[in-house]
Amino acid sequence: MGSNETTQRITMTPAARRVIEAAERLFYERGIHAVGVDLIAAEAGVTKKTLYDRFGCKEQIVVEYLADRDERWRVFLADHMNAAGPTPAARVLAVFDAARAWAAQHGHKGCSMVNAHAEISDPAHPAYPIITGQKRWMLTLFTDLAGEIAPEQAGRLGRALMLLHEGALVAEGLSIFPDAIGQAREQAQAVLAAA
Amino acid sequence: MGSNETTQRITMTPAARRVIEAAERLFYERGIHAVGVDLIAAEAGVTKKTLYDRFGCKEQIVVEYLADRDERWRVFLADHMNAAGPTPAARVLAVFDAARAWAAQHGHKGCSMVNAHAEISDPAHPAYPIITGQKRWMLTLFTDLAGEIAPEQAGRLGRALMLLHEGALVAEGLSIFPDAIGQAREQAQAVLAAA
DNA sequence: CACACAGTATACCGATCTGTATAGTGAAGG
DNA sequence: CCTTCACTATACAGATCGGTATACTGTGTG
Repeated sequence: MGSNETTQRITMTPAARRVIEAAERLFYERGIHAVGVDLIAAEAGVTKKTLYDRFGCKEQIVVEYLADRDERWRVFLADHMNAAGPTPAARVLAVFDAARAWAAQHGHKGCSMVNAHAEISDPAHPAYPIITGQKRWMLTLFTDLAGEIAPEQAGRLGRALMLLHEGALVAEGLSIFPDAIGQAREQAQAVLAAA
Repeated sequence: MGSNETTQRITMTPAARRVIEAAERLFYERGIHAVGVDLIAAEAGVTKKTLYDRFGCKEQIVVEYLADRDERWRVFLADHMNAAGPTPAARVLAVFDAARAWAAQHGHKGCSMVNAHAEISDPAHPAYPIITGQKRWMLTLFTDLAGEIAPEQAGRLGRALMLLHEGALVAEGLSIFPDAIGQAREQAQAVLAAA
């Protein structure tokens, strides 16, 4: 649950966890191609031998990095939505609140999926379905919530919320204006009120 | 006009132009760090000596790549906006039409500025002001147009249009749903109508 | 006890990376 | 005529890349 079923995963030993944690920090901050496996191993306090015993290749570290982020984001989001109660409008706004809290915790460099996509050209890359899978999942989430508010406009409303959300992550990452996610939340509220 | 004034530019000889053209294609498709200067030189039909005589270092190629894209986008956008006439609402919609036409011409991998930002960690990087400069310029454009429609809401409307626009580029790049830019255009129309 | 297994430490491989050096060509311009 | 300059061709340097090899340690379990 959370990660794509067709994606191959690895055994999560303690050393493997430290590798993922180091990779998440480094990949997100500096980019995937800019970070070498030697650095990841050093930052994780793990030898390259161990790293390759667990992951096999760098590509797999990227896969685990994205799958782990995706998984943690969905748990994080579920917590925020549950705390917001059953009202669909409140749950929509909770998504934006979750995004803001997530950015505060994990850094303001935009969406790791979008950033990874910028560096991955091949659609056959094993990380590809994780990236597109998360985005499609988010669209479904928005569309389902929109359907509880205005069933006959679910598609249009869901896509509008998705556009605002993605735009907010980019604007927040590039610091185009202050509190971009909060601004998007306001706009989402207006869109729902109009429907 | 178009590019940042503080950014250092190079002499555009024919060989330099071919380098930029090759770099634009390769950087956008595969990412900046994934593309080496040897490949750029080969694709441009230029020796590495010439490449380094013109640009000095790879970083400068990145700068010219982004500055050139920015410049060409602004011209492209100006053409579309002028063709749309003087009505501010029509000019706003023309931005989305221009974005759609641009994507059709240049490929659907999202915004090159956003993608470049994913690979550039250091804010002191010479390409940084080009990236943020373009986004701030776009926000000003939207805000100014919004000011002609509803002066007292210019800020909020401008930011809303910006969010929709950035979201559209991401959604288009990741193919989350068909014609994301067109959907954003519709949403922009609704936002303007409500104001 | 023996064995599997997660781990350390270190050295190495071939490829590729950014960037430089050397030598020479062809054309424009005072 | 001779300098300047944009360019080709090729070879190379030093670093770093992803990935492998060898040898060993500690620990828990059948």
